[in-house]
Amino acid sequence: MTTREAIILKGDHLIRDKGYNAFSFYDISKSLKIKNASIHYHFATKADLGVEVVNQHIFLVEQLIKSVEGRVPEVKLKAFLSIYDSTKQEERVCLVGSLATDLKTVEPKMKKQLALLANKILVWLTQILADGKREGVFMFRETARTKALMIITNMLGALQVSRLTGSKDFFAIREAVIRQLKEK
Amino acid sequence: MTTREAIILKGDHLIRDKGYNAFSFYDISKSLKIKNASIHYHFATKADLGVEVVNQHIFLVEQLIKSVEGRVPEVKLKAFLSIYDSTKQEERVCLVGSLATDLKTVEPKMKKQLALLANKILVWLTQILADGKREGVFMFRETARTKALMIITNMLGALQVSRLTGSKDFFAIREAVIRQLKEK
DNA sequence: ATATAACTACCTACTAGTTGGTAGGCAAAT
DNA sequence: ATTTGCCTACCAACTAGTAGGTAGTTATAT
Repeated sequence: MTTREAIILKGDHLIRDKGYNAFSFYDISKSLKIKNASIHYHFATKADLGVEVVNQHIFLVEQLIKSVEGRVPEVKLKAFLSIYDSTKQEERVCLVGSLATDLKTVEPKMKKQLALLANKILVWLTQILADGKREGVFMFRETARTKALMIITNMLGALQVSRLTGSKDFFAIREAVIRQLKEK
Repeated sequence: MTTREAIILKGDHLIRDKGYNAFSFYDISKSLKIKNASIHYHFATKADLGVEVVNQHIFLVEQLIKSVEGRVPEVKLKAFLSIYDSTKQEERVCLVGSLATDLKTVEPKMKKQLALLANKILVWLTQILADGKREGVFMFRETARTKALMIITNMLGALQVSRLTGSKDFFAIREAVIRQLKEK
């Protein structure tokens, strides 16, 4: 892994651990054992790093989407949920949730990329649900987009709330999301 | 309103606007036209102010619970949802959501009070749902607690995600939450 | 082959501004 | 006489960001 990639990874972890405004270049420099100025060599400003962190997530989501292309909706749903599963394992929150709170303090470019990420996930899940309903494997009464929004907010919120109420609540929500789709 | 109350209110607004780590005593002093040191007279540390902001929310939720005591579950549900409606109107996010992201940077006492607030809301909504189901006005297959978690994460997440995807998504989620309870 | 120019990836050392927090004073109310 | 509620004036620590240097790599010209 290049230093540049390591900085992005660390930035990502810090944002989803502590929040964008709580981490500093010092945190990264300390952890990667390089100097503050070296981070500025790779990323002129903190906002530039922030944008690249979001772009990295966009890339990973696109990769995940491709990796399950052509598979049945159930497999795609599992892939979608795996994003939140791994985040829960790390005891972090999702990027969209973390940055949505700090949204009024981040640069326009970062906000724009974040909206792009959020929309990409929403459009993907909407399509999965619509296909699943057509094929008779998923059942729901709302529009596919609204149902997608509800599942996304369930998972995003589950990561946040379960930090306070306990991990088992995350899994209770996760299981209920799947069950609801199969037996309505 | 006393200066102390004004500081708490401003702190609350700033936390739910920008996040805990993005606001400073300077923001408050500027806005209330008092000096930094005057805020420290009322609250020894930033964490002390944070705790009081959370306590204020606990107080308001307790007041809201009392105000609909003895009413039918539908009225109580409306009261619950009104918390998020007014937050949406202010274009802010809810306190639990905002502080859950910053959780690893806040003092233990603040975390403790926040967990208390989250639990109070969860227990209240769980009871509303259980009562509503028993009386035949609400329908759902999950346990009352899981259903409550799902609705809370829907509303908390709706406030955050709709900052990126558009306000109409907040209302789509809100309406779907109500509809789901009435027709399953 | 070799000198040179340009680039990469870091470094030391610094700055201006902001942060939460403190010491001590002072006027008005109790 | 003491407490309340604010003030001025300060501070140490931390913030993102800059200036300028250096050792090693790569590309180009002679």
